[in-house]
Amino acid sequence: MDIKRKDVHNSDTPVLCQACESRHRGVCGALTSDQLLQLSKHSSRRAVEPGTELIGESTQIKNYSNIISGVVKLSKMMADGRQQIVGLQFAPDFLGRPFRKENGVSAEAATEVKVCSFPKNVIERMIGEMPELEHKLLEQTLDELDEARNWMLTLGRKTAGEKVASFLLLIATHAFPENETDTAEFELPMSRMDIADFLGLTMETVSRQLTKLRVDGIIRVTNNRHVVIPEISRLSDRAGF
Amino acid sequence: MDIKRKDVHNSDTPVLCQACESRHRGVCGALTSDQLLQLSKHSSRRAVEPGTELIGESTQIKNYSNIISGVVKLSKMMADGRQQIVGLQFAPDFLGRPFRKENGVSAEAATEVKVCSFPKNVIERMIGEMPELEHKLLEQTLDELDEARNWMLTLGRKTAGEKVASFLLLIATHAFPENETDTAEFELPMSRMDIADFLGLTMETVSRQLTKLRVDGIIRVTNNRHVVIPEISRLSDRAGF
DNA sequence: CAAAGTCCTTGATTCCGGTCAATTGCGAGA
DNA sequence: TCTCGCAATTGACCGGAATCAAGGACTTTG
Repeated sequence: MDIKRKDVHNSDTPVLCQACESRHRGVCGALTSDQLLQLSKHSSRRAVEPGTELIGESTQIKNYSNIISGVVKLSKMMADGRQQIVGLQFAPDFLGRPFRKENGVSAEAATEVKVCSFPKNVIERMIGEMPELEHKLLEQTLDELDEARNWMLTLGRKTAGEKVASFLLLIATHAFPENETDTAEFELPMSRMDIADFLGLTMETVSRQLTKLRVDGIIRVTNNRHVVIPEISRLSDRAGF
Repeated sequence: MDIKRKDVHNSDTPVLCQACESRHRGVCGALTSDQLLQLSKHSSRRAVEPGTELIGESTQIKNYSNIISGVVKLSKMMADGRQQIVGLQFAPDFLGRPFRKENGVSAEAATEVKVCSFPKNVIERMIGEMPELEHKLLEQTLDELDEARNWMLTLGRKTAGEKVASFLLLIATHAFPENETDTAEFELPMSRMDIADFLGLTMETVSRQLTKLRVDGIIRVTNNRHVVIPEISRLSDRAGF
């Protein structure tokens, strides 16, 4: 790579943004170089450890973020501690609930996560001024809604075995969207407990269903986290499609 | 009422739109009288019976609609017939998935429903030209996403009793958003089977849980559909809050 | 290398909600 | 008024996932 340091006063792409996926597939793709430069003056990048809370369920929103890398889990909790993960976000998703005081969900880093954050008011002003930015946001929100509804079918109507298979499929397709083969191999971004909270199951049931998939030769697991799927189509059958 | 017929060439509010809720709380509120007039030339109103399919899960989208009155259920179905209702829409919600060939959900009238429909291409052109319209859509989509995530918590983590109580609360608050008292009274917009499909339960379980709420004095039911809730706060306790 | 801690797996048992089946209740229509 | 038909309720039983409880596999720490 040969990234040159640019003069901060010209209108080329800011250094920070040059290698950033958000500029291509994410919301920043709606911005011109000038706008990107303006925004980047207010933005700050940081990397956080797994388990770090990025947003509290009922804390005030002070800033929005783009996910640069890693996986973020969105969850809701009941008063007695029961928890449900209501979504996973990957790069280059936009993180935060626009036009609201509160988020309604908490966001926690599932893996190591790099984010690029902007103050709430800067973003909201730019949204008002730039229709393309709002359009990108609408498209992402519609996609998230589609996913949420797909997951509602999984939560409400699938068996434990189908749920676990569906989860593995979700990770396989989301983490590597461009994979065209019938095999997949990846690291699970979350613990058994997290998976259970995502699927509306207990840790024990998740473990048992993974074992079942393993003894049936649908998946291979090493180090608890590394998963190999020789034939995605066979896993897909198990997911209820 | 004393609605005067307006000359179709001036720029006052079209007759069709004058009493329509979408002009106030819905997406049409983003439009000027001129734009409303332009759109109303392409729009058509109709009333449909309960059970009518408004949108097929994988049929092509030809037009979008505003719900004028009634309740529409959005659902997804698995190959073997298992069904999950993934959302309910009330007036003045916008119906249809923008920017996609297919919907991904089917929409069916739960009650008698009046809708106002527009051709797909007209709406999509107007969205491109009018940021306020896109903004309204974004706001509605964000609200639907919030609701979907709330429902995921219900589906994944609540007991049958809590689910049924949550459903009654949802109807009580949605059908009459402005109700400030601690009592409510309404007609259920759907059958026991539909409620079961919404809650990820069976018809029998829904029935049993309703009976339990009834004998505990939390609700009163007449004619299977008419429900009275003397103290919403007591129902709320049963819903797990 | 032992000790401790974390995460995961496995086993035994329980219980909530599903399944299957019978019955009731109610509105429509002759 | 009687019957037909559909929707809802109720009951008996069963099964899948939760719960309770050990036990194993790694990693970290002294």
